[in-house]
Amino acid sequence: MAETARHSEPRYGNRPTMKDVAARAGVGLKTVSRVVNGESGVTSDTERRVQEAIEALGFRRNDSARVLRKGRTASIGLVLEDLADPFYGPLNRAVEEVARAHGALLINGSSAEDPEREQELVLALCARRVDGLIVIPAGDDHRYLEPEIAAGVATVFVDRPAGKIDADVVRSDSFGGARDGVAHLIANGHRRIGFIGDQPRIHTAIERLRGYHAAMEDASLRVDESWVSLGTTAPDRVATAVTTLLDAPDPVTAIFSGNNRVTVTAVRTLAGRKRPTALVGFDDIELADLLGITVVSQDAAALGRTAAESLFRRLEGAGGAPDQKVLPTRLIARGSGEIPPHEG
Amino acid sequence: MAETARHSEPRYGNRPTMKDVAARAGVGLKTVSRVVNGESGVTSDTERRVQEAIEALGFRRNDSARVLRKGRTASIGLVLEDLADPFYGPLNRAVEEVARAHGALLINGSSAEDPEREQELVLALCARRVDGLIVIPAGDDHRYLEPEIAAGVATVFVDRPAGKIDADVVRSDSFGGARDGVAHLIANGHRRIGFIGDQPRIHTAIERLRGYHAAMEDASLRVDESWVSLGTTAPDRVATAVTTLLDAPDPVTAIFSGNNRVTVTAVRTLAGRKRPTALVGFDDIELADLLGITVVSQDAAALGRTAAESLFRRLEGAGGAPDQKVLPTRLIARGSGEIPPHEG
DNA sequence: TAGAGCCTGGACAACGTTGTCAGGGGAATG
DNA sequence: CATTCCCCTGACAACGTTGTCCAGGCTCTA
Repeated sequence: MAETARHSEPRYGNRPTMKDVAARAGVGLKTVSRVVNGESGVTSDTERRVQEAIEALGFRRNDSARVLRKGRTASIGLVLEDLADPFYGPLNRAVEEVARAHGALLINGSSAEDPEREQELVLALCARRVDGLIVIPAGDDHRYLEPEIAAGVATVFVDRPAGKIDADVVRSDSFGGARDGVAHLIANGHRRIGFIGDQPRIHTAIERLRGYHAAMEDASLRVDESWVSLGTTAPDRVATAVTTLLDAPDPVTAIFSGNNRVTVTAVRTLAGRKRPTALVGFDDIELADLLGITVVSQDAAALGRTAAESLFRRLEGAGGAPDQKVLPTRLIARGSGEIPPHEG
Repeated sequence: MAETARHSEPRYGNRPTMKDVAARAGVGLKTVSRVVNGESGVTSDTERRVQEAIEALGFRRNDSARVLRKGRTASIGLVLEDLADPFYGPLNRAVEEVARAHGALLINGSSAEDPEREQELVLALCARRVDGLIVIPAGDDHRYLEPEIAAGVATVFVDRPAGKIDADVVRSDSFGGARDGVAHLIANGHRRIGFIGDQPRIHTAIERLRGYHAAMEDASLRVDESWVSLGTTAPDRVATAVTTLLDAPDPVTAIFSGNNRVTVTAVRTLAGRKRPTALVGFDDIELADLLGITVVSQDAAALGRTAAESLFRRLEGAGGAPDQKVLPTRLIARGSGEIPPHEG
């Protein structure tokens, strides 16, 4: 009593340790460890005694201590932009399944698109000594990760490449997808097409904008700079952007939206207007089939799965230069993208 | 060299430790600890030297060791049914925000509605010595948690109560919500109403079914047992159930669906039929406003927030008997629930 | 029956950190 | 100038586990 009274905190509510189990079973400490870890070299009789003691005491191995000793935590970190965004649900789940298959737990958190918060979260995960990291970058400078990567933390970036460091990336073909989507509108007769996308700080936003410009250029179409609205994801701003595009003196006849959140608001806004306007959105949305929304779909689950598999390959020792995997997108025509242009 | 060669694994890729920092800064180990933890009692000159050494070596505190010593991990576990289910996104996010406000990390995983997998996951989290657990139960027997709870792992169940143990619960008013939803259909003239819900093993499914029966009884309406379909969430089964209900000789004129996944499939199936059929669903769905789907909405984010706050209150020492919080639901009329009955 | 070899079990150190405590040096005071 | 006190610093043990190594007992063989 006196010897533990020195410590101020109660410590895990006084859980039994291997020492306690050993005492109760009348065996040595290491024998308990062997039983718990299923190692060989324990008589079945001894094993039974140990098991009984474990049962009786409600012992559960302390993985913190184990981790400290072994140097591997069997956990990986996932930093995404917003856990509540439906786009990341399947991605999250896919990563989890791969982690589970490798016996690892998943620690995750949202950066809320804030580079500072991303760094804070990533470093907290590194302090926990996660074996690996999957990061959907919010910031554009990841040099703060250099010491971590050097120290052996496997890192894979998803959706967007890392900033200012060379690392594995798994992403969708934003450029090609946007180009295809806009080309689809052009094929349906549109000549004046608006683009509403995310902040240009974000790599995917730039790529999609590039795709937009490429498609327009391929068709020798002029782009009026007033047609492009960037940094626009908040619902009110998207609504304003849509209205502005359509109420201009020489309005666009179609809109390409740069991500799922923009699409949702755009659909709502368009629904409130008299005349139907063509729309193609990047990212699929649940129930988009019923609403007839034409989208450029990216496979979020495949992104997560691919990234997690790359990560574990690295953890298993795969070397080689950082590689970049680009997954294809798929245009799904459902009606909104096939609406013909109306005369202004 | 010879003394470390005994160990087989490279150990965190040889990261610097406080000892290394101390040696480089020419100070004692404990002084480094003090600086890292921002404790008082260090000259600013000494602190600067230590900071420089930390910077130069790329030192990052090993939280595993810290956890072992301190007995608190500053992490909580969240076990939900499916990370990919859009219903859990906002819940997940809300829990994360509360955890973040308390300086804790979130470890999470999916039970996939499998009780065994739930237990496996929960116990893995306990082995990590998470400070607390938030569990959306898949199983109906949680006695396996008794030693953990006794050992001080704060536990809050969400969405459904724990099985065979007494613990804190935060859930929506499934009974009342379903009753209101069905009553709404009755108020719109329906007399024959179908119910499609989840497995009766799941508490919310039973409650919602009870609500359905209560509303029917309140209106003195007979319920034909063929109108009730349970254990039906897989898309093909839901589609079959809907079709069966509507193609019966004496068909129902309205359907109440027991959760978001059922609703989605039901909407799809109904969309493929000639005649519109009234529908009210439990759980809101993104874009349901545009589709005009009347729902009984529960606030997933509030569930998560409330649960996490209860958890941290317990962690901060709040005692008292386990309590049950029931959050209200809200009927949102959008059209599908106001379709009048058609004559069979 | 004695020796060799194998199998089981336990003592011990180490993982990297933090709590405790004691010592040393400087400033303030008589 | 001596003494007291306080502040800063560092040595040390402990957290609970696992890797290493050694001892003792057993079996098997010559």
